[in-house]
Amino acid sequence: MCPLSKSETLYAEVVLPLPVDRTFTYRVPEELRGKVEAGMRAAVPVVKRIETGYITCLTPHCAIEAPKDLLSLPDEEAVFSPALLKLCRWVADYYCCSWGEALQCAVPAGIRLGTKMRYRLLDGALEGGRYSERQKRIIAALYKHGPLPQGRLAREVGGKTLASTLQALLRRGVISAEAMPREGAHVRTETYVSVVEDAVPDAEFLAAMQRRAPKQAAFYLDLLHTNEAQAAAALHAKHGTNASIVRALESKGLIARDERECYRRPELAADPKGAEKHQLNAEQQAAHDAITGALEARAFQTFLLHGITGSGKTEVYLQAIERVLELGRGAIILVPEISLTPQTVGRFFARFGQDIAVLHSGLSAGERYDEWRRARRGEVHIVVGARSAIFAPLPDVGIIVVDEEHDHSYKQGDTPRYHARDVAIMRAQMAGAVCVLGSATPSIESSYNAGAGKSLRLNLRERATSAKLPEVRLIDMRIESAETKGQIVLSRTLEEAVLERVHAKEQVILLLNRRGHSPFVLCPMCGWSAECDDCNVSLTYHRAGAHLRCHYCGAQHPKPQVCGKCHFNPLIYLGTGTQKGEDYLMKAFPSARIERMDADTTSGRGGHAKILTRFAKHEIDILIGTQMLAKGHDYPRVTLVGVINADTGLALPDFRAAENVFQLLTQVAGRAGRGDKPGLVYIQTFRPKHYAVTAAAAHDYDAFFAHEIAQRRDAGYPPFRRMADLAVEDEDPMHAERHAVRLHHCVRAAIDSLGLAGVQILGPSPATIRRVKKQYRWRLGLLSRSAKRLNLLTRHVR
DNA sequence: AGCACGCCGACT
DNA sequence: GTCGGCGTGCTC
Repeated sequence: MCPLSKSETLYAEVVLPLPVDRTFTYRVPEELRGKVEAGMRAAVPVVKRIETGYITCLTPHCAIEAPKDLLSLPDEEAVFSPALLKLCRWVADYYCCSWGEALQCAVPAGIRLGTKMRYRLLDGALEGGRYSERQKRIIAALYKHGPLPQGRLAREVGGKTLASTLQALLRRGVISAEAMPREGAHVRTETYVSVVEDAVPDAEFLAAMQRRAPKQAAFYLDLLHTNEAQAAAALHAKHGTNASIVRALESKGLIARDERECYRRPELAADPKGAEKHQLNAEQQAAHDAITGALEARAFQTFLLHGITGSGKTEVYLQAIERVLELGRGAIILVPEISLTPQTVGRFFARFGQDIAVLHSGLSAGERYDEWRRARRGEVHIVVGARSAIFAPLPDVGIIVVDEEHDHSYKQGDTPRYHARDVAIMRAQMAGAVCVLGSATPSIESSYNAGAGKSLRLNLRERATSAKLPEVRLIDMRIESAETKGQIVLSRTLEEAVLERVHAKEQVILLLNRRGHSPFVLCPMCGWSAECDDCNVSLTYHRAGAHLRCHYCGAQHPKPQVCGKCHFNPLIYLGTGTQKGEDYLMKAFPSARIERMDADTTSGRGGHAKILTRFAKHEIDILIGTQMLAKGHDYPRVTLVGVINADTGLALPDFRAAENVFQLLTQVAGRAGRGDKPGLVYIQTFRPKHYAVTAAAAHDYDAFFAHEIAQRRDAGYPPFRRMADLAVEDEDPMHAERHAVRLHHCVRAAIDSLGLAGVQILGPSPATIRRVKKQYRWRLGLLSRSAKRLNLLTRHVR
């Protein structure tokens, strides 16, 4: 870097976390000149606010007339390496957002800076003049409590039109606004104490101290004998003292105190299965050799590790990572949602110990910040985390593993709507690293890419232990429910099988992919059904608390006693969720220990782990729950898996519906028979002939893939064409439709003006769920054979 | 995203 | 005549 001469002014190009994809130039003030570098965060003024910007580069040139100054630099060091800046630039281009938005999502949520506006009543404001009711309430609140932040005012007068009311008062000069920087997570420090060498007293003094202040003396002597600085908290714990001892000794000049930075570490439970290195079988060895070959060549390469459930994919990852560490590089391991798979994380922890940082939503803001900083500083070489860990600031990544690569939690729902698997491949390519996509049920896209030579397929067709894949039997519910006339939870066959396992002291997993008690509450008289006021969906009855709940917006209503239209009672509770399933099981198997696992029973911190640990200790006989049960858990005593509703997913209007059902069935079936005893799986289905169901029952991925890929080809869906989904939302239904139509025109015009023949437009059409959280939703789909053209179009339309 | 500017309907 | 609704445009 060439040093700038002192007289030269320095400017920073800054991007902001706003939907504006360009840089802004700020002047670097004198006092920040020695500290500033590209990749740093900076607090910058934007209109009247303060925003966190990201410095993309420094330059002696300035193209605008009156640049503002950078306000401050919240960190000592850059938060983004040039490589991560570049990766986020790609994310912004590919997923159609600004560079600033992409960078914003790459730093841990807790550290984001913000501005809090604080409002103050100005002197003389109470002179005459008319104020609206809302204005009067704001003035009254400010008069009573002094300056208040916006959040507090919102509570005082209701948030609906707060902003405009405040603007009106600001214009009239009644109140003033000031921007308060709001710091996110910060560095934690710990007090250390040490003996002041020059002031060590003689024996006589110490003897006197032992008589008069025995606790101080013990504390001091301990410190004197260890002969190095100690954490005060540890000494307090040992001696039963508190901070007053430190103050007393400090005032006598005997000890000195200093603050040292420390890390908040999340607790990790090592899984003993991970501790020892396993001998690889032939297939694992072949996969290992292929991966290490690429690692040693330091060449970018993507592998699709297609291994059946229980085939030992994790051991392949572990040994590949060992090699990466030997080569002096780092590793990122993505897992779908860490709280669901504590076992996987536990195995990494057992093998690599303190060389790991974990990053996921279950951590506190402080923990996440500290884990992220340990990675950034190169203090760890391995990062294990959920989706956003793909942006982990490891200096030199040699391998990126995407475990369960088919999982949908890798796709982010809001801006930037990135897919962590695709970002992983791009990051690996930029870093000259290896990317390993692992799954028992690879996504159609990944399988197709392997077939097309974009990645290398590695197969693990056998379970690593002697265990065999379970036998899967289909139960035709059309016959079963005709016999029993009406809705049933368990068919007789499945019920008998469960009973058998309970008697044999074996464990059972039952999948019922719907939470709550009953998904419909109906009036048998007039056909009325309970629906959400704000969403176009039926309300689900929840037994706990006896209320109806909307699964889209979370609204709750008390359980209705009579029909909302004709006041008839009783109402009927149609359909089966996990709560009804649990009730049924408790009646049917009164001696069994039954537990339910769904979003409602696992809400607290470590909620999943609690239930899974008890299941592992066999304190639970039957576990019933939603798809979170299907994730990569390994419980050898599970010999029976039952799928209560296999095909509700097949009815969804989504071109990936069959794929999703096949994946779910295969994954949950894989929970059975992992120990010595063979496993058995029953799938209750109304569509026993559907290829997603039959292929899952036969453990035949290839058959499923062949069928599905043919359908995709015929319909022109991905991976044969690329797809982009444009969404329009508005509270007003007419508005929403009008905007959707306008968007359609806009896209049409763009296609014509850019000469993008061959881009097909689907819609506009109302979204499947026409209204969510008061918003009417419309969709516009774009399909194109060329990803580049599609990208050009979406960027232009934006 | 916020927030100001600017242009049209309902009230003192 | 003004207050205040929301469409349009800009942010160094």
